[in-house]
Amino acid sequence: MSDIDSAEEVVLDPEREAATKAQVFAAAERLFALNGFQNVSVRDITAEAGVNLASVNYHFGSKDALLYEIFRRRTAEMNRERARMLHQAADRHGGKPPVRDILEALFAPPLRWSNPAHERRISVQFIIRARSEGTEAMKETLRTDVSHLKRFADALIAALPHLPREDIYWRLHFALGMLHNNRFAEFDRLHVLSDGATREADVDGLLRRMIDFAEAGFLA
Amino acid sequence: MSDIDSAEEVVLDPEREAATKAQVFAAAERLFALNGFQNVSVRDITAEAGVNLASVNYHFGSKDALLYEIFRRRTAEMNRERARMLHQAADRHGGKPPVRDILEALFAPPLRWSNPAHERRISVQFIIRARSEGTEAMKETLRTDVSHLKRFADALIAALPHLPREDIYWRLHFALGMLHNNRFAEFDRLHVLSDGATREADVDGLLRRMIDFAEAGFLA
DNA sequence: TCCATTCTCAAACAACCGTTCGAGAGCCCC
DNA sequence: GGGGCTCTCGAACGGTTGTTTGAGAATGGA
Repeated sequence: MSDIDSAEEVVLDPEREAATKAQVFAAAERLFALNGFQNVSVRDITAEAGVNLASVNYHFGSKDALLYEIFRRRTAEMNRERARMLHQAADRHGGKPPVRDILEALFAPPLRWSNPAHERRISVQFIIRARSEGTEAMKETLRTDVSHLKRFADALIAALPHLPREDIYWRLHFALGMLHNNRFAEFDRLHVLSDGATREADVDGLLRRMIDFAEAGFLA
Repeated sequence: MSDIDSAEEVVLDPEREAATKAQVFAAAERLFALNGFQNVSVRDITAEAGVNLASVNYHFGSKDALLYEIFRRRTAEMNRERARMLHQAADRHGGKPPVRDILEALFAPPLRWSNPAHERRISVQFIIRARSEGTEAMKETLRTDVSHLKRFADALIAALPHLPREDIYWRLHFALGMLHNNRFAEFDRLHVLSDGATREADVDGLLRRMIDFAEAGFLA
């Protein structure tokens, strides 16, 4: 093939085979995060990615399998980052971090990644959507794969030895509720409610507010 | 038409005209609450209600209009009950109820209605779903119609005069997050996490736990 | 009794969905 | 240079979706 032809139309380079799959993955994550799972068709994804319609089924098997692969990869990354911060907090405090540091390890990764300037902003939106709109397979995973949450529950039990375990689990549930409710629509409501007095959410300020509230709840 | 024929097949009584609309409404609410908004077709609804397929469009205009009417009626009922409890709390405390009573007025109606024995259990599930899976029209309503929340914000401002209003709004946002996260799937996760040690949720115990946690957060 | 209104019903419509198929292009290795 | 493998592409398939249509039954008032 001559140079002239290759200049007119993109030819397949060695990376292209993997490139198509990666482009489908990225386009799907972006569209799902923005418009919801049910409102995005396979045709939307392939059009956005600039690839053929059959690519989704060829590379991922099915639309649901593609959704699940995005979900699994992104939640794994999030859990890894949380575990890393919890581990660092344990190192700082001789293996027994206080409630405040545990909550920071739980809240900070999703909040920091939600920053408009952060590249993983889309991934956080995707994960949030998966919690409510996800396939039954996703919800089943969220329901039964709690090993990563167990680390946080154990750390809280060590930090609050006087508190019954049942209380710890419930309060962890409440803290996660505070976090998962942070959608964009809810921020708008807050803005309307305060007649515009509430600033646009800077994530570090929000993180501090959430930790303050949840810490008091755990120490009650 | 003879008596024999009318015994074989149900004839139209005077109430029947309204009955069809009510049956569609009830069947739609039940199916949407159980299976999600996108996973229920008009055919599912009319089959469950035992009416003709065209009934939905005839009585409600469209599927989305039916959804929105259920949403509007149920949220209005919920808001009314919350306002009633807040009003009662104000009467008990000379017009200035403490944080604890305000939180109870906010949490108790949806929690009590979630009780398996309560007839409005389905309605609560529907409302919860509307918050995440709802039409854009529903979310717009949730976003802009905050008049009912303003009553609670004002009561909290009166109860916590030393706290900046911006903090009040944020902490109200957190408290609502705790509440809205109470889905059935999340309860399952809690159960798995605690190795079955956590009892089945009795709503009064859960209500007390939530108020304890949120009250401490507000008083922090 | 007759007309107008309201409602039900079976059938069809057009659009969109996820998935599959067969042909063919490009590539590597023998 | 030829066979095998991977991947892309346009086209089509079967199914489901929300909505519309036109005819007919039942009802209430004149």
